[in-house]
Amino acid sequence: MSSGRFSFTLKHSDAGARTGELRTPHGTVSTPAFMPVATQASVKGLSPDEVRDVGASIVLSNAYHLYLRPGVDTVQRMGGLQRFMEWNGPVLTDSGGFQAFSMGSLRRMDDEGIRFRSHLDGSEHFLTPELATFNQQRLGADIIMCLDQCIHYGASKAEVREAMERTHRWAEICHESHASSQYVQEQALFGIVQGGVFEDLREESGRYIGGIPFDGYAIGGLAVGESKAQMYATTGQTAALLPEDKPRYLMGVGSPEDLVECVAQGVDMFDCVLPTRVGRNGAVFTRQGRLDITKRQHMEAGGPVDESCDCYTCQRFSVGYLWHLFKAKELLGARLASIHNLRFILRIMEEMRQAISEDRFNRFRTEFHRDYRPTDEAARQEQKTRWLEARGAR
RNA sequence: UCCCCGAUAGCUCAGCGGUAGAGCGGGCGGCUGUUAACCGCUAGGUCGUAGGUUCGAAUCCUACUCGGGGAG
Repeated sequence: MSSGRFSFTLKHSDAGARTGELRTPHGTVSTPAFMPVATQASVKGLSPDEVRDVGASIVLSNAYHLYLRPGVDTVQRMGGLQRFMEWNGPVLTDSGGFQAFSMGSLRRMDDEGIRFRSHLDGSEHFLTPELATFNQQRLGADIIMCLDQCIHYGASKAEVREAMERTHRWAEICHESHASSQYVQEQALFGIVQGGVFEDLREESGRYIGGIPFDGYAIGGLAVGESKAQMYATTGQTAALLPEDKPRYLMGVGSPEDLVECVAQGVDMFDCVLPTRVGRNGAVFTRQGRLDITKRQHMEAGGPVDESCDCYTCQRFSVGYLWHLFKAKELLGARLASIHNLRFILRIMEEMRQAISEDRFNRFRTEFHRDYRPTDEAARQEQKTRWLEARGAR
C-alpha cells in the first residue's frame, strides 16, 4: 500500500532488538517507541505539553470512544484529531476491536461486524471493518488499525481460530477499502495478527497478515491473561514471521519488564495504559520495581520517587508529599504520578534505542533485570525459585 | 446541686431483647490496544464500670465514672 507520506526505516539491529525511524505527516518517531494512551483524545490528567515534555513523540487514541462521543463528524469539523486535542505530533488510532472484547456484555459478533450497544446511552451500533476504517480515516490519525477480534485467554482453540479467521477477512476488507480511498496518501494502515497462544495459529496468522501489504504489522491478542513466559514466546515467534522492513507493533503492552523483553523479541512499537492508570491509583515505577506510594511508611519520606529520574515530579516533589496528595485525594497526585511513570517508561525506551544502536542491548537488558524487581506474582515466584535453586546449589 | 444527652473497632457512627456492623484509617494484593482518580482481600471490639431483670442484655432497670449541653 505504501502511503506517500509514511515510511519506516530500520536502522540497526542488535541481539534481536531493532532501532529505526517512523516518518508520518505529523512528525518522526524513533523506535522502539512507546505510545501513551489518549483513549478519549486525552492522556488522562496531562496536557499535550506535558506529554511532549515527558518524551512522547506519538500517542494512541481510540476510534470507538471518539465515534460515540463527541462523534467522528464533530472531530472532523473541529479540524481533525490532532488539532482537536492540540497534539501536534503523530497519532495512532485503535479501531474499536478491543472495546468489543473488553465490553463484551454489550455486543454480538458475526462475520459482518460487531453489533453493540453504547455504554454511554444504550444506543445500538454496527461496527463493520469498512466503518472502522472510515471512522479512523476521518478522525485523521497518522496510523490507523484494522478492525480485529481480540479473544480472552482460556478460549478454546476453535474459538481462537474463528476469531483469527474473522480477523483475516476483516483485514482484507480494511486493506481494500483504505487502498482505494483518498486517505491512503496521508494515513498508514496496520494489520493485526491474532491466534492466541497457539503456535500453529500464530504461524498461520503471521503469514496471512504478513502477506498483505500493510504499512506496519501489529501483534494483537496478548496481555489478556496468559503468563509472561507465554506472552514473550508468542511475541518472539510472531515478530519473526513479519516483514523485516516494516514496523512491528505489540498492542497493549506493557510493564517496564515487558517492554524490555519484547524489544528483545524484535518489537518496534508499544502502547499501554499501565503507566497512567497505575499512576492514578498510587503506584510509581522505580529502577528497583513498582512502589505503592499510598502506604503509611512513605508518609514522611523526603526523597524523590526515583533518585535517577529526570522527570518534573522527581525534580521537585518528595514521596511524602505524593503520599499526602494521594491520601487527600488531590488530583495533583494522580497527575504527578502519571508524569513520572510515563517519563520512566519513555526514558527506558530512549535507553534501549541508544543501547541497540551501540550494540550493547543485551548488557542493558541484563542490567535492567538485575535492578528491577517485578511485583507480578508469577515473576516473583520465578525469582523465588531461582533464588532457592541458587541457594541449594551452593 | 439538679435536669437532659452521650459512652460500641484507631476515628466518626449504626445496631436498641437472641452474645456486633458500616464508612474512613491500617495491612496486603491487583490493574497491560482505559466503561478504572478504580477494584478486591484482611486484621482490629470481654459494646465505659458494677450490679439487677430475663431462658438470653450492646439493647431494659439501678448506681457509679467520664464527656457534652442546660438550669441554678
